Amino acid sequence: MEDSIKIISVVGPTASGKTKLSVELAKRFDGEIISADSMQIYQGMQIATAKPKPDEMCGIPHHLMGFLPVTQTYSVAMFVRDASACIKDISARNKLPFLVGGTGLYVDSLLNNINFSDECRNEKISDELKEIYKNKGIDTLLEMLAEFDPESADRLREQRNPKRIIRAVEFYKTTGITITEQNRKSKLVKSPYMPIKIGLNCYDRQKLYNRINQRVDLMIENGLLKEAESVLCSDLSYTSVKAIGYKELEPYFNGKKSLDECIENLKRQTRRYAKRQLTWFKRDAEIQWLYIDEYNSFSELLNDAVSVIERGL
RNA sequence: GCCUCUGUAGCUCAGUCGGUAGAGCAGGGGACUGAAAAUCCCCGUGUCGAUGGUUCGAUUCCGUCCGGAGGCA
Repeated sequence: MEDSIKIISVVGPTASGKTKLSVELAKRFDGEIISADSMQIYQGMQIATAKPKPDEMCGIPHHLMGFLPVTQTYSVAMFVRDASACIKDISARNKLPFLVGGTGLYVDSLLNNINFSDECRNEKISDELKEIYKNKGIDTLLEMLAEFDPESADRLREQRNPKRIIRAVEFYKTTGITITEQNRKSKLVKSPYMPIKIGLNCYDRQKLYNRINQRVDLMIENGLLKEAESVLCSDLSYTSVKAIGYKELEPYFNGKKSLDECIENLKRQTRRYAKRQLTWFKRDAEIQWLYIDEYNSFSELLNDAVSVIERGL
């Protein structure tokens, strides 16, 4: 516990104001920001990912943001590796690391020090399993899994989520150990971090949705269409294609749907995303929630966030 | 003014040969260990436009009225 590393995490759904809050907090506490966002990592995805502009960063260093070409894939494992290195570096310079972002899996994997073993992806096997899924269905995959890992087969049977089942089989076929065993092993090393977790939320869901809708309109005003045109014609990796904000506009560029329809869909996808983010973060009892619609001004919100941190430090 | 069609969930619409109703979308809840802005699971009561009549019983049939759409003069 003596040498555990203090780290502030700021999480919450998209459009809840994480960026602004974290920059102000970093100013007060002499911090640097590490983005925990699976899409802000990419170059050229500025507007759709709501990446802060240089003037919004107010001189606070932002790490893991816009460093990867959209042709490259990325993963939690790489994030944990990269973010750990950032934290080490920031702490060594006696600055306070702020982990800020909406990708719950990234945040939790890092803070819980999940250990991802090397050499465990095998796209060839994964593709073969996808074929089996397509041709023979999900039950065949579940039977395969049950042969060597009945525990995870039982766990995965109910939801019938093909992606997870394929991954579980792929993992075993690649490494010779079951995903159940790997998950157990991944948690053996105690986390070196002592996080203070701040979550942003909105009592009134509709208000959050209004913010999302408005922000999408603003993105369009700020040139999202132009950005989308250039992003859509690049050779996107299978991680970067998933970004919300470009694929939703494709039917407009193809002339298949009107711009308004596409924008409505983009808003809806973003709202759903926000809801999923909240579902993820809500189960973490350590998060201290601040409700943005409870404050009359940003400075009141900031003050509360500051005192949450002061109490924890 | 006359004729026809139409009024059912927040929206678009099914349906009930008379026994008070169900899909899609929207929305809500949940799961989550290498693609996570991903992937997946669960959730449908609403004066069936209003009002009279027929009937044991009407959202359903009939009359009238009020919305909406179209057609004819």
